[in-house]
Amino acid sequence: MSKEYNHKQIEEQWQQFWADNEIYKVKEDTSKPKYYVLDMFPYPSGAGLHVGHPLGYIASDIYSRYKRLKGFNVLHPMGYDAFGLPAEQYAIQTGQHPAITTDVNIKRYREQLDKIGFSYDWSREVRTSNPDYYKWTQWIFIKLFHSWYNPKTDKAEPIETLVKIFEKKGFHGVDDTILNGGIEMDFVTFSGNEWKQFSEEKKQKILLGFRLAYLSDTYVNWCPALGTVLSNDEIKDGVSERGGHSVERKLMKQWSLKITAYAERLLQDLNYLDWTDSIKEAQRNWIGKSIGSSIEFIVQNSTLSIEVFTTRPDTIFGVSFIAIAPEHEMLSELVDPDFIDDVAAYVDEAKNRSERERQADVKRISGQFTGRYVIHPFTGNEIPIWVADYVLAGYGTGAVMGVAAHDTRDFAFAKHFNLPIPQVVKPTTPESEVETLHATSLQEAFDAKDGILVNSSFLNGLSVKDAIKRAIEEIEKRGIGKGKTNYRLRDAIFGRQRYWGEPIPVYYKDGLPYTIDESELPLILPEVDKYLPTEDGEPPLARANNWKYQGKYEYELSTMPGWAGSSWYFLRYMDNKNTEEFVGNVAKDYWKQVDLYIGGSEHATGHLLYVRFWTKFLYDMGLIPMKEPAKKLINQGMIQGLTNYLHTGIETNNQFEIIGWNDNIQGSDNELGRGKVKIDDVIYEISDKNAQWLVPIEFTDGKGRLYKDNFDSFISFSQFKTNLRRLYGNEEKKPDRFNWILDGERRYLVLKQEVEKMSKSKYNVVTPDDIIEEYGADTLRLYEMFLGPLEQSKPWSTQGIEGVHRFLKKLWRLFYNDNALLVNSEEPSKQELKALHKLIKKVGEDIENFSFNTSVPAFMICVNELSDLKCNKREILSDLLVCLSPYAPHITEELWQNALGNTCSIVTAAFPSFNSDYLVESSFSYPISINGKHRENIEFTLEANPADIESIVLANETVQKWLEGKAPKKVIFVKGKIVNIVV
RNA sequence: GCCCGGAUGGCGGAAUUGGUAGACGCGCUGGUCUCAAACACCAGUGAGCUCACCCUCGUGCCGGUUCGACCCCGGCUCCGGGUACCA
Repeated sequence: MSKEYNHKQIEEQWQQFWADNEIYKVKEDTSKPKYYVLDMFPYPSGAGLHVGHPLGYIASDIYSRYKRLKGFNVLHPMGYDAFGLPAEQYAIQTGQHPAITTDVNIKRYREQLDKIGFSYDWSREVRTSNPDYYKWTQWIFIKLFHSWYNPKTDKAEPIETLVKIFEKKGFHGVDDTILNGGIEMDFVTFSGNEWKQFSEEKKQKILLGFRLAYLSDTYVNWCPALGTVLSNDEIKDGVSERGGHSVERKLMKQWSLKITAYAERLLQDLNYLDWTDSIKEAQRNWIGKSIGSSIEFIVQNSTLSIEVFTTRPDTIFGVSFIAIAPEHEMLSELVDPDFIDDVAAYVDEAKNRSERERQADVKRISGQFTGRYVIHPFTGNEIPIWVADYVLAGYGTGAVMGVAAHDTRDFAFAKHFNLPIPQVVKPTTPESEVETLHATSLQEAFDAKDGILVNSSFLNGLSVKDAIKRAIEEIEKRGIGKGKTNYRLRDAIFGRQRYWGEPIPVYYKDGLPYTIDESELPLILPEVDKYLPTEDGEPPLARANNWKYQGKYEYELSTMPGWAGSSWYFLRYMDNKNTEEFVGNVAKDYWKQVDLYIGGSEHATGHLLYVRFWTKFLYDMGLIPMKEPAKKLINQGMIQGLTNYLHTGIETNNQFEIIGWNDNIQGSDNELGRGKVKIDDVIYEISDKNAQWLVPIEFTDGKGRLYKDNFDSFISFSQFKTNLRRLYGNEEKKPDRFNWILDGERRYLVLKQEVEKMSKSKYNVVTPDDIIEEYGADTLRLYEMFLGPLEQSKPWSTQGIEGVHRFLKKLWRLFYNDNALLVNSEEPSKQELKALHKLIKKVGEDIENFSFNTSVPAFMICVNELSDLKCNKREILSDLLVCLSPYAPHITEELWQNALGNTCSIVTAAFPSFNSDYLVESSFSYPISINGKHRENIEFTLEANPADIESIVLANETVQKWLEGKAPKKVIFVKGKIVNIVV
């Protein structure tokens, strides 16, 4: 039994042991309380895991192991979100089937995950690209298709209940609907009898508009480079999140899911979730509820009217123009003949401006007068109608009433086009400069809701709040509008014109979509010769040979988006082998919802909203017993990478001229030749994050690279910190990247470090494998926790990892010394028990509070104390190992079984119970403060009488000195805390 | 612009939530062991001063509440993240 701490051998051995003995396998077991810990679904990318990924996994693993030790039956599964764009892009480039790429990537992920020693029950693994899995994704889609949202019962119902309503009462327009998202549909009204007379085709067309999964013409985010549409949350900064390609607006027939029907419930139920405030806030903003009113404006000399939505109906008397979106459906009807050309030109221009240009250019004001007017419903005045691209077609009614004085954008628009800016709200703030009602003097719009209405007929003198109420009353009384709530949330576009996704289980008959029968699921993704669109621009599935329903009907050719499979995966883990149901009753009634969900905040408005939506839908259908997927949610911070930027250059005329880079400097991304450097080629342990250095070229290898060896000599050469000061004059001032003052005629290399997201393209990726190779998984696990609070983002640095590794070696030495086993069965001393129970208390509290970082020092302190006490006692060490085992499962398992001689796994142990008796102190060393400043410490028993303490403290030499003979004004005594003397 | 976070030694970060600021680790300095290294161990390490004592200053800045403030309140500055013509 040779015994040195050999992390490699130990970790491999126990990982094998756990796997062989299925230690982490869980079953539904009603004799124990359940606990469900879920990690966010990883997409298995080709790059593998970097050190940032496991941060959350380690935390959840610690929590799972802890809960298990506490007697819970813990479900802790892992799987793969295996459909997705990168594998398909790779397939397009190489011709390799995305399934193969995905498989290879998953293997690599699995190897990496295994090496970290996670306690996943791998028998429950799911892959969204597996037909056994996507069969049920398709099944849920079919359920969505055959459902509608009943606003009366406020839940989803089978479409048959809608048909019954139509048969009985017909349909009477918008009042009956819950259509409130980006998709507005025109429905004719009809009676029950008329409905019965309608042809099947007409009935289906009408029903389609009400289904939760529906097909409609809608403006979508079309990404030409990816050849697909994208949903709003897949676009960041106006470009595609994957790949950064430009996106344009396009009208297309698309599958959508009616998430907007759930807007209010998604919003309200946030209040009952134990999620971080930032995520809840992000969801609230994304849902974007605003309460206001619709108002109808009659178009002069016509039967048309324009409906607007406003949150400020109180400002109705301040309307000086109406602005409608370029895509507004009524536009063509209401343009004055003299203006047709101008309007057409404007609309054309506005439509062709890409989404990105629009966003990059929000300050540009543009618009076009239509030549027509509406009549103000209260004053009868003429109000001009404009087309303006600051009005969004998809929000509200696609038209706004322009209240120039009280809305920033309306104000800017009015100013630009010299429209009147009538003021109707007077600020209540006394020192206001906006006293005057002359519009020309207004410098900016007064948007605030604290003010008094003026120039507004029956609203005069009312506060904004009261005026809003009053205005809605009046608007409703006159039948020109009504109080209305709008949501920013849009329906989710559900089709992707791509290959690598779940086929939508729909075929077309007479141009109408029908779902295939549930018994025919799964609809298998067919093979295709190429993963590209066809020549006529059809999605890749059009390439599949003889792929027709019943040999004659066309299948839907688009596939589901990446988030389809991830919207319900937490359910499948409960019962992943079930071939009869998406999840069986026993499993779902036992596991219910996720108790703890750990993942990145980047999913705040995408995945986390969709999974809540699907959960609510499945609940409405009576298919699952819970309304929310996850009770508690924690976001782990991002571990960023340090990127080294290198520039070679030469000084000419006091300018630093970049003369180029070489093949190790990748991806120049601007004209100045900013390049990125492969991280292994240069030193990266540089402590000053913001520092930039000029490195004489002789320290490089002649190819622009600065190696470790040379870096050391460079540092001793230049004493770079002094150098830095000399170059900038003053180190407080951070220079711009290219603004250099150089001396001499030498060639230099500029090195700069930046903290950025870890990514392959930035050459700043650190993988867990390297760390595990050198220090072991236990060290990695402890170190990732030791880095700081879980939620905080931080750059990866290995500074300090040695300390954690040393701690494990020190722990080892409590058990072994030069191959000799030191463990004995002596009775523990009071001090030893105290050290142990301090730890038990701390670790338990820390884990319950998800404060994993603070446990690590507690372990260190405990081991330090036990080392100082030369404690090798079984009773103490045994509990210590169990406490530590969630963090460092391998070393503790090794010592548990081989040093302590246990025959069962430490995983099956029980977390030691904390006994406060061991921590009871009989005395306390009171800090003695004079005027709040700590001056002295005096030890007293805790039972000591405050009066006695006071007299002893006042007699103390140090205290006497500070009193300078004066009597203290006041003495504050807090038992067990402090004594403060006020002089 | 708006919405969330955050700011503590040379570095990562602690501080029982109003009670001894800087735990623990890294780094650094000195020492022990060694032929030497590695490992390990011991001591010191916020800044300043007339440097082991003493004292002064010290948790981004300004002000307030309090016997007492990293913590609470008011007003800023900077950094990170999210989001944006949403009427």
